[in-house]
Amino acid sequence: MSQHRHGSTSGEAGGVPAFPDLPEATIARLPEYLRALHHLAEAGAETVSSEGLAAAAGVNSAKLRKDLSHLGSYGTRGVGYDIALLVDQVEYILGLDKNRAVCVVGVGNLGHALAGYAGFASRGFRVVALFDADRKKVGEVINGMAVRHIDDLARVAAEETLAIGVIATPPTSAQAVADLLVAVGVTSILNFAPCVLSVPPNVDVRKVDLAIELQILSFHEHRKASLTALPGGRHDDQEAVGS
Amino acid sequence: MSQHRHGSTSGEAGGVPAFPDLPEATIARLPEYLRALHHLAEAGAETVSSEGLAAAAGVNSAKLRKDLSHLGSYGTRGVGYDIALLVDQVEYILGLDKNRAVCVVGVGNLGHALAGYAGFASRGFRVVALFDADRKKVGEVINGMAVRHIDDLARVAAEETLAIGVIATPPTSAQAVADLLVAVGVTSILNFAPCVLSVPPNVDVRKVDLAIELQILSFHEHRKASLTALPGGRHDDQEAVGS
DNA sequence: AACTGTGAACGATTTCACAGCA
DNA sequence: TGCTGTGAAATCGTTCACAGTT
Repeated sequence: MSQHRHGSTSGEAGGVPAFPDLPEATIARLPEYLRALHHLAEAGAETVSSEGLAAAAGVNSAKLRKDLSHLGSYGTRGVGYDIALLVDQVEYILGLDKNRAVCVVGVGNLGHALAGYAGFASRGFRVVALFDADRKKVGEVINGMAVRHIDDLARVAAEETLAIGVIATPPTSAQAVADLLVAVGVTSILNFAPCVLSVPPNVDVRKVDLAIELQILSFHEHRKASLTALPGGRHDDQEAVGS
Repeated sequence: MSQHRHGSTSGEAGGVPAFPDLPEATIARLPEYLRALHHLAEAGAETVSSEGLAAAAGVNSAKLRKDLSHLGSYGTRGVGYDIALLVDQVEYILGLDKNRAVCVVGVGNLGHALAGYAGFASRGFRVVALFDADRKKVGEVINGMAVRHIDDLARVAAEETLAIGVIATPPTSAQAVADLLVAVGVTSILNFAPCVLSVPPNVDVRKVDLAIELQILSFHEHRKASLTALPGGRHDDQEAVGS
């Protein structure tokens, strides 16, 4: 199990393990599979079928099989997947064996919550530093960690490799913070500020915008309301769009 | 060009315009366009080209034009889009003119932050109630609102139509809370608990999982490391594979 | 000339359906 | 028989490139 042959179709340079290049959509689902696998393992299961794992992860089984097939062949026909083996594989692919250091910039409402979020620690991430630009907040201790001034970022980065920077500042400072993070070598950013960041191409940014989530739900509420507002309730299929 | 309304061919009630049925991918981007439009309006602009708006929203202009074309023809060739008009249109489509009531269930770290999140109030959402199952938290006042016991949910729902329920509980209670929300008529749920919820088909659930976001970034860190670690031959990034 | 709106090409993702293995 | 792994088909989303409008 220490080797994953999986000779990706692209005959890359060297005869090395080579990183399988997974579709983005697959990558985004792997963490959910992993959570489901851990859950099953805790419940004492040793193997699981694609059907069972798919149900636990909230997807359909064909999609799950296709996703897992990108990692290699870790299932047994007629039986299912070995849970422990699959957990190892997925954790390896996601790089979760590294216990990556995370810093949070902006200790407002949200940053405060993120600093104390147990879900991070329990999944291979260590929140190692909190920063804020407000000197009144510097020194405040949250979850056993003292808030430092953003000017100390470079110093902290020199002591410890920061793998991921989390931006929880107001949108007006977010770009400046992103620039700082990039300057000290951070190449992955999770942005909670409602704005677009521009960063060099080697830096990955993911954005979480809470208001946008509500707005999307609002759209669906609006849509549902406009359907139920129709006279006769249900009606046969619609759509002959295009004029 | 064609009329400003895509009609579903089925009947419409009263004066309510028919609902265009937009691709999900487009819907998810509309809030970002809206934010960019507000930003431009504050800066004093009256019109904007697809190029300009696309840049402000972080997408390319072809995609933006295609997205907006689904709403109807609100641009002027040779000129661009009228910002005020487009703001109205997008807000209408997203149903943001309704000032929807939101409740937050689970007043831990994260729920606390959500209760005080200014980004909600400023975008057409009112957080009208906070719930928790822990009697020790009931009565605590957050952001001018007293935390109520979850058993009061039905009472509150009877007084005011709750459009959206936000779940910020531990994953072990999330399904039970979802069932409660559904029982009192909530048809849109924003779930922060790391678990899959099952709900009736008329209920929309969106999930935000902070650990998953970090894991996706971790994957990309891993990938980048495995690429830069091989200058031309040997791959050596001192990590033990799985087990 | 500048810019939108949109068919058509392209690419990515999902689903189907079944061959092949335990 | 039961279940995975996977080509092929279907669906969805993006990008191109240009006709059409102001």
